[in-house]
Amino acid sequence: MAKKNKTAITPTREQDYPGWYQEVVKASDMAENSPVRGCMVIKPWGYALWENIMHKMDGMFKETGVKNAYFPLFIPLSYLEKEAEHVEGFAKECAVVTHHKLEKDGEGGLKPAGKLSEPLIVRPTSETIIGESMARWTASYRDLPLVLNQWANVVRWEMRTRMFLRTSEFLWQEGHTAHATEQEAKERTMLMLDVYTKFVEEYLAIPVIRGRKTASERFPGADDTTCIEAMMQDKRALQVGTSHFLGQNFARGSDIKFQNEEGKEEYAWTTSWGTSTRMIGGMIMVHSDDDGLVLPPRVAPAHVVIFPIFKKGEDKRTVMESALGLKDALGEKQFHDRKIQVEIDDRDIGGARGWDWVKKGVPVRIELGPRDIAQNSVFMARRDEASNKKQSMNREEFIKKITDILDNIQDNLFNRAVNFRKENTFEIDDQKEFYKLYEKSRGCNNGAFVMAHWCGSQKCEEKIKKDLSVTIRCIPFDSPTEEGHCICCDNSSSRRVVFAKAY
RNA sequence: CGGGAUGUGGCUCAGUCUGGUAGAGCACAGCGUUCGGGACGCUGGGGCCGGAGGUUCGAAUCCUCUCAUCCCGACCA
Repeated sequence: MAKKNKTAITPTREQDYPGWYQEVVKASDMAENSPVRGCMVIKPWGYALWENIMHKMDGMFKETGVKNAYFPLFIPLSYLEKEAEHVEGFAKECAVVTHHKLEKDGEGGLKPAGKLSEPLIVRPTSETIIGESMARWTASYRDLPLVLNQWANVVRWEMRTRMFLRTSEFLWQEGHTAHATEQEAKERTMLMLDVYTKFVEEYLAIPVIRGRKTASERFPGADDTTCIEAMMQDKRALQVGTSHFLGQNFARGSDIKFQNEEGKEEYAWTTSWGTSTRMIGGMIMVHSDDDGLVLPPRVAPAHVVIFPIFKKGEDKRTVMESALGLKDALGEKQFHDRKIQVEIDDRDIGGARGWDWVKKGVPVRIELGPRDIAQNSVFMARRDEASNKKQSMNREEFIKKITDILDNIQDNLFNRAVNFRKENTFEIDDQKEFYKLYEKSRGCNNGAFVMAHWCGSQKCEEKIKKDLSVTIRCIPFDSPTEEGHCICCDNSSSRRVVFAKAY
């Protein structure tokens, strides 16, 4: 039979970007929707990816002196009230636990019973409960800094959810630190943003813009929120990670005090920083194509998949032996932090087998049949190239070059993303042009990143958001000082900021 | 919380208007032929039609209530 579709994924990105995204997640076997509204089941292929992310990031954190700990899932309601802006930001999306048991309702079902004297909320983030511990642990400047992190799940009762990008429950890491000086806390905020930048660019192959959030986009309760922002293939922005300088706001709320060297009591300076499974959503939207997921080799759950090919029964043993031998030889090789990971798929399902792994995004696919074995070669396809482009390679040469090939794929994905962003980032100074660009955007085309001048007033920011659903993603650290006029009100401005539609 | 829609096998849906033995495609299992770009044939397993009540000799189909989900809006680090 002729192939039914030109692409493995329908709809394509061009036809229906959100639909494409959902299909890629499903077709790659990473995750699926669960019976619980807004929550997802992360399947082994998706979770292995998360494990790789966790493992690498955790190591990078620890190199900077971070210690892991674990704090409760439940937070007393009164804790949330300790920081005024914090309440404001999270109250609308909290799951609340009000009872501690169930009893028979007399109609064959169960009903909640045992009302709690104080309701508990399921953590939407842990500043307040960790602050409570920090307050008890901190008596002297000698107890500082506290540099903690936890890998956990959090719940934010979202109205509208999309797998990995926004779910009611999600997995993340949240770092929380307390310092004796403002300077040190600010340095930690930037240090962690550096770690995030390095991880996201080098491992997920996603180029990011580093910058500062405007007051209205700041974390509730923070003095300063820094972030890394990336462009998706529909030209919308996704915040991939954030790091907050919390000043003394939470220290006051949670009473984190210490005696300084002069014996005087002071409030500590705190930070918090986080990345979540949302990064996976970003990785999908940056690299994947109309044939499905494309995994950057440095985080891929498997680097290579081997398809043994045999027609007759007697071929099977030789081919399988050869495939296992190849797997072992590759498995000896070191690719950065890990050994090369190889899957062998010997399912007898014809051509569908190859497409399965294209959709799963494995960087390198190898077809290995009697012909290749006779010539001591392998037939290789790369996921970053057209799916029908395959090349025969000498087997030993392939083994020797596999790490180079994987590095090359990794670089290629990153460079491609950099170029895409470059092609879709514009400096605009004319308001009409700015409006025209975003007004005509729809579907896969959500405009662009626009570097434009902004006077700094919240009014202008709000007007643009209201008119165009376009927000200031960040004030980039590296944007040079230059004279210009606000894209909205024409008042003078000294630097450009990044405008985009956001996820 | 407003507006609109939909609940039938694992998935996508037909059947409902006009009540009469629960269907198709895909997926799954077995056998055979295939196999280096999404194979084909035959056979087979699987559903008290979201739930409760009502009308009727008879309800997936008509009526009432209820639950759930999806879309649009509002909301959203």
